[in-house]
Amino acid sequence: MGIAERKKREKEERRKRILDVAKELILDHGVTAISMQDIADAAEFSKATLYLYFQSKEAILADILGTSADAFIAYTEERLKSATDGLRAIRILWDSYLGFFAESPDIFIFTGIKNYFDPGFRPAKEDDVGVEADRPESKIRRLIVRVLRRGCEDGTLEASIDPDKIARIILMITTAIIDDAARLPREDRDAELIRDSMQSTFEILLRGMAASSTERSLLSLSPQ
Amino acid sequence: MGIAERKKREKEERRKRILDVAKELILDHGVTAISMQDIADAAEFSKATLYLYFQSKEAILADILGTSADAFIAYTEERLKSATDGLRAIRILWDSYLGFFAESPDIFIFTGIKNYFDPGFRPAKEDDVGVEADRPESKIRRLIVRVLRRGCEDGTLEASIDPDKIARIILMITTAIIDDAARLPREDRDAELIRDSMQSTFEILLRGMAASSTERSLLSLSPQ
Amino acid sequence: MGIAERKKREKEERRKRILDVAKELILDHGVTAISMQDIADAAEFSKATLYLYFQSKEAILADILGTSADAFIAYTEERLKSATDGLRAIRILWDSYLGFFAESPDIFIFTGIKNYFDPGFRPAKEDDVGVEADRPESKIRRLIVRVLRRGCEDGTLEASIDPDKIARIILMITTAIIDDAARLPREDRDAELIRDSMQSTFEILLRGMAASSTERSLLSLSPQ
Amino acid sequence: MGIAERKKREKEERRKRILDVAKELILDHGVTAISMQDIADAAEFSKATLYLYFQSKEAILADILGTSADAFIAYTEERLKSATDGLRAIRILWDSYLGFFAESPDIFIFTGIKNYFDPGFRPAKEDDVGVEADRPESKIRRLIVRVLRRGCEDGTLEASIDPDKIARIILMITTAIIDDAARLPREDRDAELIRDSMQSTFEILLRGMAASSTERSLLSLSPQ
DNA sequence: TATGAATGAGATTTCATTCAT
DNA sequence: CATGAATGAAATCTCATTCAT
Repeated sequence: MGIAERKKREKEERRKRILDVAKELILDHGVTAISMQDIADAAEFSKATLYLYFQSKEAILADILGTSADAFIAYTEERLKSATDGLRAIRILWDSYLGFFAESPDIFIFTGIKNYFDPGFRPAKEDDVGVEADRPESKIRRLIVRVLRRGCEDGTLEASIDPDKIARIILMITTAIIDDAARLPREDRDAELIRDSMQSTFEILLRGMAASSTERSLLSLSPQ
Repeated sequence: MGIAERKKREKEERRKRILDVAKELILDHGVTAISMQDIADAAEFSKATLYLYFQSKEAILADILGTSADAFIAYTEERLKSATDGLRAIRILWDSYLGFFAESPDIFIFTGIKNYFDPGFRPAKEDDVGVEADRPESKIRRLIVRVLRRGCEDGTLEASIDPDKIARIILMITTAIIDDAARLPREDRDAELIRDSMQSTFEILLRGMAASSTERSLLSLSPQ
Repeated sequence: MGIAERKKREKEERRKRILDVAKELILDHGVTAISMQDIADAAEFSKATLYLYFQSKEAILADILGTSADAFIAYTEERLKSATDGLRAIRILWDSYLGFFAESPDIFIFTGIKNYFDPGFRPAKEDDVGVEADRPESKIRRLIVRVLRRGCEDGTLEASIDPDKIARIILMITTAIIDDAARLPREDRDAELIRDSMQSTFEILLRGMAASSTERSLLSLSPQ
Repeated sequence: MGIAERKKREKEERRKRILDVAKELILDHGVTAISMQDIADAAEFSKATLYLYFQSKEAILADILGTSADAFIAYTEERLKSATDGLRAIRILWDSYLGFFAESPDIFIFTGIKNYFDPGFRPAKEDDVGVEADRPESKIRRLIVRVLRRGCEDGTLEASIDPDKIARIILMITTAIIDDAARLPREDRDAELIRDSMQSTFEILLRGMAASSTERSLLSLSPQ
């Protein structure tokens, strides 16, 4: 079945090519500015061909969104293995944001697409990005819930914290930070500045959530 | 002349009618979903008539945005008069967000329109919403800077806080909170839930920014 | 009846004011670029008021066109009185073009409006600018016919010339010269250059139409 | 591959179809009267399809203008090869106008479109019809300059003639002749009459520009 | 599998003209 | 006499999506 194998592989490659050029285009021009034509041109396919690989423009974006989120989750899960308590887990979460951002600019895509999908409620076509539970944000949110829960349980976080509620908030804020940066044209994005802004925010949140007994040194994030 | 007066008043009323229906439509369907046709239909005017009152679609949105922001600023400034120190000023700021939100759902419009104007970098037409300094967000940001500066000076806030930097972050976060709620279809917005979510966020931020000497009771916001 | 008189006079003055500002606007921005709104603004009337004095936009333009033409005709007729033969009459005609142009830039309006009315045939609303015989161009053409006929009769022009046919051609050419200059924005019109170009053209035409016996000195036009 | 060939050819044919119906419509109703909708209807395409073949309405007009001019230039250049001196070259130029007009009524389109592009000064978008040097009129003007220069050099034209200046004038006049005819509704255009009018004009110009020594028989154009 | 071709539906904006007051 | 207000009709252009080949 070598032939079928190869065909499948090649198909997958073409699919990926589409996703890659789309990602690149979004990173360069922003999600609202690109059309199927643009993607087709960049991928060196015809517009019609795009529809052989994806059902719609939204499907392409949803895929990119999901892939980015999964990558971030995998990256973070890996690092979380070394966490010894809940507070340290949160620090690792922050570190992961900073680190992932440093290593992969993909993250900028995240909010752009999310905003595109959800630009303020619209006549919701229920299945847009898939069911609630599978939505990229949900996956990330569940990761954050786990981290918070751990902190609440081992007492390293403020007792008053409700993991579910706060996880939503954290997701919202981190998304906003990225969104904020992502609104700049690519060439204007100053990695150092963004990192700095992220870190300041995370430190405030860290201090705001840590149990009051927490040792001071654990309340600031080291410059990477 | 009473007659000229009346004409002027009526004209103002029609202008307001346009703004009101536009606001209502945005609140119901989101900013991207509405067209000049929609506004015209709802206002029971012809499309052409809209252009008698506003130069362009963007002008309508900008007006709504600016008005909302100004109302919020006025509301907050008034309340800030009673602040006795920087920390209490911040608490009043949070209270103002909560109170303004409770009194006027207009606030949901804010981010929707802001995102519309600034949907991720684009070839910026410099004068879109007016010059930097006059932009609604800028005005609010300057208000926040003032509050923070006061707290830094009187020692009620963490020494490490940089008012300008943190003001940006706060604006970003508060905007995100509203944005987050605004993304829900109108009928799904549960005022209580949103309020609760806002308050939790503000409390984390408050704790994160307050000087460590701060008395515990000042670190939580009273349910309104 | 002093009152009625005065009213009539005032009405006439307002009418003239409209024509004057319209003329000025056309001279500045070109006929296609101006709207009833522009005229109304400049005249400090409302758009509706314009319709009290003129039936339509076209009526305003037609009036301007007619007035300009009449002024030119009067100017030329006056000077033609001193012509001693047909050839000299033509020279005076040319001189009049040059002189009228020098004295009154109104002439630039002529073709702009004519082109507006007649931008290449359209579903002709027969009465647009009035009946054939009263049309400004017709009046000018008849003047030219008279001049040519005189030249043909006294033998100072080529015998082969058919006054009616050639009058049409001359009108066409002179119109074209003006049109050509009128296409430039007002501030770019170099009176000297235009005059020069007009003169060169007229000299060719003069030489082309004069009887071959004509004395050389009569074949060039003196620089004014 | 024959298949690619065919596709290309068909595409070219459809493009031509659009140009042809546009030309036809312009010839029938004048350039200002037609809209993209009209062209689409006549070509039996949707409006959107037109934009697959041309970037804008202006692009369609520019193409027609350019093609017409190029055809005229080619036609004239070919015939100019047989010119033995400058005066005869000019006669050939006149003949070409007459002949081209007789063979192809397309020429009527020329001025209509030119006026559309240049309807009395406006804020010139520099690249409207292409750069100065490439503009259809410029090409024709350069052709005329060449012809005149030859006549000046071999003494068959009046010594006083300045080729550049006079070329502009000639272009202006010839354009005016065509323009004049083109303003008539198509069905009123009497080819014989127009030809006659053209010829009379050219004869005057010829006599006006020829050196005085020129033999009389060279000063009239034979009826074709 | 790939694509060239086509399109429906919609967006914003402009302007001469009318009419009640 | 003057006008504020309103509008119908049009114009250009864009884009995701479909379908026959």
